[in-house]
Amino acid sequence: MKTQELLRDKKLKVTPARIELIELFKREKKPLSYEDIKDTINMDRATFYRNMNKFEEVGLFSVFESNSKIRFFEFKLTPHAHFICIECHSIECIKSLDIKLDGYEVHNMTIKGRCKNCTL
Amino acid sequence: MKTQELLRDKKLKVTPARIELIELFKREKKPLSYEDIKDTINMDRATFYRNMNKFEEVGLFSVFESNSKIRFFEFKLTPHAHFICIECHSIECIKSLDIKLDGYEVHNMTIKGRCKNCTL
DNA sequence: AACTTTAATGCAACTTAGTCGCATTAAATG
DNA sequence: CATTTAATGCGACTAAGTTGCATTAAAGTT
Ligand SMILES: [Mn+2]
Ligand SMILES: [Mn+2]
Ligand SMILES: [Zn+2]
Ligand SMILES: [Zn+2]
Repeated sequence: MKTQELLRDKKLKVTPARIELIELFKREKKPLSYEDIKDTINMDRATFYRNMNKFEEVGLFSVFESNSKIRFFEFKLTPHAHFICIECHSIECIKSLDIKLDGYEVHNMTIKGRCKNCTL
Repeated sequence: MKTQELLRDKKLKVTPARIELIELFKREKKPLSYEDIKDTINMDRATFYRNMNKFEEVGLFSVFESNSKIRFFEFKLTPHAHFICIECHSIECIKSLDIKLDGYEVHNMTIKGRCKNCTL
């Protein structure tokens, strides 16, 4: 779906900052933090966070916290889990798990542990 | 296992603060934040966090971040997932899921979404 | 039991991801 | 184009968690 439609659909104003963010995350296809992209984006920190919070609210993005209080954002295509390594701090998308919980509305899931490289 | 043994086993010094923390979390049997217990424990904030970090390192506790950067600690009996509601912010232990990932060492898991009460 | 080593504690200062207030600017609607 | 309403930038702020340092208390040793 086109970025502008996406925004109109959610009744959000179409602004350069929002287009920039959505296009960037559509391209990257992986979770990124503010720190990761602050030098490549063209907007204030507050604008970044305000927009990402809104994107999460309306369901365009999923958000999760890594080890140590850093927030990661990902454009929501197909819902899937994320594995966060406590050793090397890498984050992997885990598409093989399909989590269902009766009665609950599952938005996203994170698994913490040691990744393949770090479980020697 | 007795608290003192538990500590000796992990080669941690047996101190009043550590005993207090472990006994408290053994009793409560659920994830708690510093905020939750600061008024009932008898130690400095720094001591609390230093000990909890150590407890996680040695595998006595599992730790996860809720919505919004607050860290929750739980005495590790049987590993299980936690459901965090984005609406009412409640945290539920989900014992029915048993997550295995080949090659990975899974420590803990959090699921975000709407809980039974909040999915009207 | 005293002696020594090493790690734990309290306190205050610090760090830092994220938020907020406010004045300014720019979308949307007609 | 005029009006309304929401988004932006900026700086100040918040608060969870950390760190440095002097002090105290475990644990091991004589
Ligand atoms: Mn992913
Ligand atoms: Mn639990
Ligand atoms: Zn790893
Ligand atoms: Zn709920």
